[in-house]
Amino acid sequence: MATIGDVAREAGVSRSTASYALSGKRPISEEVRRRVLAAAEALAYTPNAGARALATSRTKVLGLLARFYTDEFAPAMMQYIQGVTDTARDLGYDTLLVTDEDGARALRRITDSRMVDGVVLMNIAQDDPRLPILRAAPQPGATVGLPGDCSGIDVFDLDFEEAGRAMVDHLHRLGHRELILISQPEHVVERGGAYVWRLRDAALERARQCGVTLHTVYGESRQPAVGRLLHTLLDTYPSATGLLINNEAAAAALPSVAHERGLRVPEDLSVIGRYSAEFAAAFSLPYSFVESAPDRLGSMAVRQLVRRVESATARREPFVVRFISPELVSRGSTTPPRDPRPRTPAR
Amino acid sequence: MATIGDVAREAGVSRSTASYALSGKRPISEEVRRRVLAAAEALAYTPNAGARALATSRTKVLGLLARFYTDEFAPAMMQYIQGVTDTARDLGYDTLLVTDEDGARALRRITDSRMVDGVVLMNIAQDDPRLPILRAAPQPGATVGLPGDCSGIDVFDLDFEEAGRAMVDHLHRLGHRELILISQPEHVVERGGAYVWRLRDAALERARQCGVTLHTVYGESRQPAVGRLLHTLLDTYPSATGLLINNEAAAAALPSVAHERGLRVPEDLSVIGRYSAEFAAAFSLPYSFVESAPDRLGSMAVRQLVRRVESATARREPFVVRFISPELVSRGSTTPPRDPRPRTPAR
DNA sequence: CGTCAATGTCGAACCGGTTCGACGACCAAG
DNA sequence: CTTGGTCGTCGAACCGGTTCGACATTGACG
Repeated sequence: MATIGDVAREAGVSRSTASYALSGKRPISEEVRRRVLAAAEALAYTPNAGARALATSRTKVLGLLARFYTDEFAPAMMQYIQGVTDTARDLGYDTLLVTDEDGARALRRITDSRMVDGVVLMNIAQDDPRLPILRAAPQPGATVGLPGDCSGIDVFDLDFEEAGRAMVDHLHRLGHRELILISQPEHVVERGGAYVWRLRDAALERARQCGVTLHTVYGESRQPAVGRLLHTLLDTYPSATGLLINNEAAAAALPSVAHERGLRVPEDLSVIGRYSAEFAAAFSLPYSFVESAPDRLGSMAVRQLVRRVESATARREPFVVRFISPELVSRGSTTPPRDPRPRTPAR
Repeated sequence: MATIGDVAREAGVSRSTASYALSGKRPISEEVRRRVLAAAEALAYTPNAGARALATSRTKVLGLLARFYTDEFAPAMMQYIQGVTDTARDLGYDTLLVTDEDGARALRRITDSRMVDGVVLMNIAQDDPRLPILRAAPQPGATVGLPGDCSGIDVFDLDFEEAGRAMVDHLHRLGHRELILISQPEHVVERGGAYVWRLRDAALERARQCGVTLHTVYGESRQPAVGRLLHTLLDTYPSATGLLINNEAAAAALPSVAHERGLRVPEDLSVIGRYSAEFAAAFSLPYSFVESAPDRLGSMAVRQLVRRVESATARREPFVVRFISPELVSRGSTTPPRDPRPRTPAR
């Protein structure tokens, strides 16, 4: 494999001149530049990543810490990952995917050894053990997901509170007065998945404000449990006219459950989900939904990270906590309830 | 950040002694070893990955080239990836996930720059443009998936031919004489996804041998197209008594299609799928299936790769093409056909 | 007691880049 | 004809590890 020394010799110049000719960091005569480029081309020269990393303290690699939990739907995860890898590549970075069970130790390993220039954390927990390590690390970090303590990192997430309110508002405006919210499984919450209760609590609060009854329940993540749960819910709250779904597996299971019950959407039940357009397409979900934009979030996190990596001034900017506003995509799965109760003014 | 020089000074020894004390590659007195380890501990010393890579020509990183095609089901992909990352970590390696559209160029980049010690290729095409590059690369490579030309690499795949035969045999033995096989979408084939026709052609051949009629058709990868297709198929071949599914999306869609038609499995239709147990669990698919073992395949590829990376003798061993035998997992979705035609001896 | 081998440590070189400071050549201005 | 600045190039040092060869010390053995 050709080194820069080989290129220099081939071009008849010194190693430093070859380096400058290739990087353009100092003026080099047209003639010499040509010779160096030709030599590099001829020898198929590619700089050694380790050597360059050693010399520049830059690896052009970003770490991506993610876990594939079976109770958080896999296809959704893929989209976050793709958002990160695609954007990283656009900006000239490769992605080190780390899925260790012990995320804190893995994070320490890749940051201490200087394998990466920055780190994106996913599957953020309310009290995430990786965050203290990330704050102490010399590399900048960003998260997709909102932790309890956002200091020292850039945070990107869907505005789940607003999503919860938007769902309730939408159905309230149509005249619904009794709704059901099905969330992620309880152990997602136990693991610290704050987005579950952020959406739920905001929805409850808004429901209270507008005099809407909102039944909330933890869901399941798998068939057939989640299908059974849907049946049970619909049996338990027969007067509920709207269903809010913050649980991909439940959304995916609903069509067949509705079919089994002879339940028409939206005539008998209005439905709003919270998932991505890509997910909706894969499962052909015919429901209006709040877009969760996983690819956009991953992309935003990487862009900010790279800004901080590449610019000393950007590195000193205050940390951001950025929420993307939930966009309600209408697919016609909501309508005024069949037998609307008289509109009572809120409160 | 502490370097090995800092550790050496703290321990009052030379850099080389510190290095040997930490690596154990030369005998070091107990006393000195203790001092060095204590110093390393006190300074939270972690070797710089770039420097180590430069000195040893080893990065302890494996490349994983994968693409997330929307027409090959995402959850299945995740399992391959997890098989790779988990096994790599067990063996002391990190994983560089590369999802570039131009896989050949990406592969050249990571191998030429010596970012990785070895490479696992996924989404293998019959005539895969990445393979010539991999063969020319100084690092060993393995694939999950069978390319047309296996020279110079280690290949791991499910025995799709045997899977096709096993499916046909199983139903033939039960007395079925007319079957339908639904494959992946046609553009998976156009992209060079050989596993599609490997399973199909072997199934056709075996069906011919035992006098079974086998209707084959390319599937769709998404709802609702795939659901419509299933309806059409069942309408078109009303006398078919068995359904073979080599298409995750079709398998996932079948329960609701069956429900819509009032079709009972296995009483009215025997069904065998080809997917992973994990996939079956996520979608609660009640069908017997041929296990595709994505995690095992990823794991095997990595193990072989690491063997070659770490041992000069292993590197000289002949390349392997290893198929894992399809295991038929029974879930009771097959039974003799309702109105069995008289058993005609094969041929 | 002298020789030899084993043991433990050190200095120096090397891996392959980048970058700083110096220097010669050239040209314009004083 | 100097002086000064710019341009283009080079040598050397450095990044942070690993590893080779040399050397001093020690103990065993003839």
